[in-house]
Amino acid sequence: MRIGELAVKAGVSVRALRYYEEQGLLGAARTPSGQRTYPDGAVDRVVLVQQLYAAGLSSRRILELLPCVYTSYATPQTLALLASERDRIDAQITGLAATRDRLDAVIAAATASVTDGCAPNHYPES
Amino acid sequence: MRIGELAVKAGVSVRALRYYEEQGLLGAARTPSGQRTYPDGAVDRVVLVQQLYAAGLSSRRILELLPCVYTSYATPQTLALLASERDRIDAQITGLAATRDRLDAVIAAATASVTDGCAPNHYPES
DNA sequence: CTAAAACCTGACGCTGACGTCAGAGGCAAG
DNA sequence: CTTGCCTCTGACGTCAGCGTCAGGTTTTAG
Repeated sequence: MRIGELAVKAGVSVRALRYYEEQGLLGAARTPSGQRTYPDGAVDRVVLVQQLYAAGLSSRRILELLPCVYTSYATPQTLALLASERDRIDAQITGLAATRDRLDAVIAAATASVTDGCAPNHYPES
Repeated sequence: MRIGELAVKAGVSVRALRYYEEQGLLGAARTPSGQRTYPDGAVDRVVLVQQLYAAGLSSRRILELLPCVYTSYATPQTLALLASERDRIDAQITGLAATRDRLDAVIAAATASVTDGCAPNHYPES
């Protein structure tokens, strides 16, 4: 598979894939002419990288954790890193849930004020 | 309250507070000599802003939503914005939970491989 | 064979939420 | 009065994850 196809299948840009390689996150074989070639498994790997990025991990951290995700083997240090990232994500979830609940309360209050007409509705009805 | 005290109480930097003012998120009265003065309520406001930043909202979006958080009144457009941000946060929570679960699985597998000695433990015991 | 599409390597641009430095003015304490 | 801390206004620096453009090669479709 070449880079364009991988980009489509993984839902990222070609530029992103080259960036991942630059960061050591995604290896690529090369054809004699220098074009990158990826195995099918690369799709899952890219998706995983995206998932970790979305969770707020940096390239460097992902680079440290990726091997042990695939080998299920980690040094105590890496294990500690894993646990710390897990806890961070957990805390982030808790915070986000609180924010969501707060927004829900605001939405409920604002909706009520609209339906009850207890606020001046000078906004356009169109 | 002056800016330094507010910064400490809200747990942010002085620079951040000036930035919030620049973005229109935080008003400030001025002493005749030009120093910013904040009421006690500013602490909560700053904390709220921080919470929204942490949820991935931009300054612009926060600026649009802050008034209706305090007035509990919103135009339909603003209400739609609120709902869309809420849903985005909800989706983010779902994704983060999946990532956390994946990390949990990795941690479990790696811990097992260590305790079972089923992997070469050539890492330093110190 | 040829034109279009895909790929290559640099390398600069972008964005947002601040950090940081410079130079100058205020403010309570001794 | 002056010492030392707080504050002020610019204004440039940072960092990460790419976007984008330039100029050239490779692969593919017809």
